[in-house]
Amino acid sequence: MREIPSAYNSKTTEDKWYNLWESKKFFRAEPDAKRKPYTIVIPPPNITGILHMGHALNNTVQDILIRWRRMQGWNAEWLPGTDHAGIATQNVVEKMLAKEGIKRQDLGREKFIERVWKWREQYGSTIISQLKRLGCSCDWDRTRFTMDEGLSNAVVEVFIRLYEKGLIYRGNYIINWCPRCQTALSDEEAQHKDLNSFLYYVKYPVKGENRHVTVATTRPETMLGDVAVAVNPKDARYDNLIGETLILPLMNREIKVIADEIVDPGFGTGAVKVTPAHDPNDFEMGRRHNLEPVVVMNPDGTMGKNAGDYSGMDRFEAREAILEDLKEMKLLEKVEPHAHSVGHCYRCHTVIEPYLSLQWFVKMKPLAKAGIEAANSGKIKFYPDRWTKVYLDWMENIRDWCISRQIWWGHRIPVYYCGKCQKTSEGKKGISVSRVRPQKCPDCGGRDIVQDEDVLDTWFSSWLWPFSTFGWPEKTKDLAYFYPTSTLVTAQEIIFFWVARMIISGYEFMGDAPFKDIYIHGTVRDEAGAKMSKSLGNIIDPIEIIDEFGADALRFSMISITAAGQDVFLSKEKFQLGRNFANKIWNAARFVITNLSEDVDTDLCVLYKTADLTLADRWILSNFYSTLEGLDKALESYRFSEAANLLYDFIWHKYCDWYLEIAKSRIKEKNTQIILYKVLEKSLRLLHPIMPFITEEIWNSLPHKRDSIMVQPWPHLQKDLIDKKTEGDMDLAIGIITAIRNIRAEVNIQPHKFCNAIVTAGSGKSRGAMEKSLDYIKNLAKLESLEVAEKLKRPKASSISVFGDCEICVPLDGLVDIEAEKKKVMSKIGELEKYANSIEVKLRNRNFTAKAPKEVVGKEKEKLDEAKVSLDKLKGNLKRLES
RNA sequence: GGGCGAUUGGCUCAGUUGGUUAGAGCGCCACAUUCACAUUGUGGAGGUCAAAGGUUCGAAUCCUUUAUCGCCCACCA
Repeated sequence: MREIPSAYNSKTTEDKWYNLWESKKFFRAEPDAKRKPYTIVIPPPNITGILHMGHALNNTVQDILIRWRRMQGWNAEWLPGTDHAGIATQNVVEKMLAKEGIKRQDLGREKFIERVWKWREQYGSTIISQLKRLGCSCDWDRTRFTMDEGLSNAVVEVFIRLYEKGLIYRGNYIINWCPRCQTALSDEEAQHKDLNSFLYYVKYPVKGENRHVTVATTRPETMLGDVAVAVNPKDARYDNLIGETLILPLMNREIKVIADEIVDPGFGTGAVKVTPAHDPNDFEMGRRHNLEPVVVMNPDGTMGKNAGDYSGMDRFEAREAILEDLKEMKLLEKVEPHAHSVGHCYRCHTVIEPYLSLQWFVKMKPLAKAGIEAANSGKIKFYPDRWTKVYLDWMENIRDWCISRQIWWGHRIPVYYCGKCQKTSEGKKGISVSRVRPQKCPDCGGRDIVQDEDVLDTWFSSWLWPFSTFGWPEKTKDLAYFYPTSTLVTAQEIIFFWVARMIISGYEFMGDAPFKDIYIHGTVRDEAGAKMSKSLGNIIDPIEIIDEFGADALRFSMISITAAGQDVFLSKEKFQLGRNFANKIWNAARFVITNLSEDVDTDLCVLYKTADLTLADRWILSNFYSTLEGLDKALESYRFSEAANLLYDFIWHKYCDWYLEIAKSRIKEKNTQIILYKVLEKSLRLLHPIMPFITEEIWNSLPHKRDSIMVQPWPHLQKDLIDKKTEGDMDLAIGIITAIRNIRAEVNIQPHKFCNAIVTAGSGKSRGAMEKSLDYIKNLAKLESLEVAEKLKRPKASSISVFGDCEICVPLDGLVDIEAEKKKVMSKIGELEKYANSIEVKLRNRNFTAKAPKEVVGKEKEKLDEAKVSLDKLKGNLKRLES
């Protein structure tokens, strides 16, 4: 017998096995025409990222799928990598430089980018090594980075193709501007939050008259850039004002009152200030009425040179100052509390400015068509399905994508300008969109060529991820084999950012969807339901959990509490679930291994088909294969918690609680040892995708000759071994054992003491089942003798119970509390009568018997018969007790 | 303004197409420690499924309305 520690220690196993898997290249997949690929591309974490619970959930799910499919014989490829995360990374490096007292402008563009690359070398693979601790079986040899040469080529190629199709354009529009990051953002990058703010009513005097118009605004500081006041043309109140000239307070500029349909007469005063440079609606209005925008703010959020006396102030200071001044001039009519939603930068949470500037855009409408059809036709499927609608709503109302960013870290826009032409042609000439820097201007031949200063949105590289990572635009073998991928696993937060855009680009550049299934898992939250975030300090660090509980415990716990697509509420205690389960398996394995005789040939897979199997043997096999069947179904439909719970229930409550306990009394028998071993060995395989480390550790303690569990085949479903009759027979035995244990507890028979029992079976079926389970009942109920009687001979002092159509009687030494017995029996009779009655009512209902399926009616009849048998027995006993 | 999700025992949640005397984990109560496991075992208590109405032979499950909480989207001056 081997020495095996009595508790599973994850610390001594995890690295060992991970290194082995890696060194044996088990994660590697090569194109192989003879095998079907199963491909997942990882949602590339940011290089600034540190593994958090969201990653842990996301990657556990992917690893489960990959390991499961790999064992099933698919050529499983999980392609890993990281995202350069333009703004996030630039922010991090800038912060680091700030500690040295350096600004990026001090370094200059090239030097700064050098520093970012250096930073990336040092810290950029933190998350990769953390994924390894989690057990992820990624094909690390194919690790990609969105700024790799290949992926950068893909980005340029895509830009050029879209530009040439007329789907990329440059223009002056209102975009979301983050004054802190000092860059444009896409609509998706502006996160709207409801703020309790104020609506300020400001009087604008009519020129030369003693009257005024009152406008309502939430952002008084932008009034400095007003170019008009607008009213609805149908608004009778303002009929006589349209066309009048107003004096813009504080600036003393003359502006007109204009009429525009967009103005809602019901809001505020029905008159609205028009600020085309600082509001998207006003911008459109300004265009309609040929009004020149006036920009009053600088890119850093301070007031600009057009802001008069307020120039140089911060935007929020300026707001206060302006309100003060208006108050003094008696032009502030009133202030009302007003809740409205305000955009915030998704990177630094600064309040966003709608800002007029020159940016690059992608025309999305024509690109979205194929992706809409794909979801409608079911070619692409979301799990859970409700996300289809969310996706379609966005796709059908898609807006142009602002892709230029005024930062340095990222893919530089492949556009070159001729200095001379740009000056003379209003910017319309001298533009080259090119893979390489042009030698001279295509229009004038001039050599004063400069590249666009901006870089592209990070997502402009991520949206190509499913094919750029396999070599696109080259026609590589990898691309042909692994694309389209099989499943995308991601979180709801990036459906628009990433999922939808990948589908768009997949159809545009590959002519096919990038994946078939999209599994959207929930958001990981703390116990109170808040998102986990550093600033809230409510983070549970996965690495700490791995250190304390083990990676398998983390994975199992996480999966088992995550119902499909629902948010996960985590607390540290919840990881005990997985840790305890791991320990349970460990000890079951310890028992099986240490009891295995040297001469048992564990390679004999077919033995249990021909040998005489006991009821318990057949029962555990039947349960095993039911579990396997359910497990496959659960995984196929992305119901991971169900998969985990099926395994938990089978291993703990079937295999350990019952089969193993029954096996103890016949542990010397080879058949028992073999079944114990086989079921354990197969269960380990089923468990491996969720708990890779402990299953590998135990696998290696088994007396077998194969090297690793992760390359073993997935057990084959043997449907013929699933046997409902066997399960029913065993249920009876379990019921009788439980009933006897119950009696023992009630009458305080000490656990180590033996007692006797007499059981009467109500039917031949039950008698047959009883015969097969006499030993189990004797052993597990701690009986000295078990008598199976045709008709009950009840000793005077005894306690009874009923299970199904069987009556269980435990004779007692000495006195029995007759009253307590009576009470117990009566309460059971009450319960049963209620139950039987409810069935009788049902069966008396002609509608039921006529309309319900025969099976259902038959089932009800059976239930009633059984209940009646039990009732008769209980009533007989009550009589005896009373006499 | 629109959409989505949640509401089941003390806590956290399952419950797949309507047919179980509604399940689990944790917690709780009682008992148990030579004999795989106290990261354990055995037994037990505890809910009628947010509310109202409807469909149906039959509803936690489908429909309508309402309430509470949460999330997403929207050109809410």
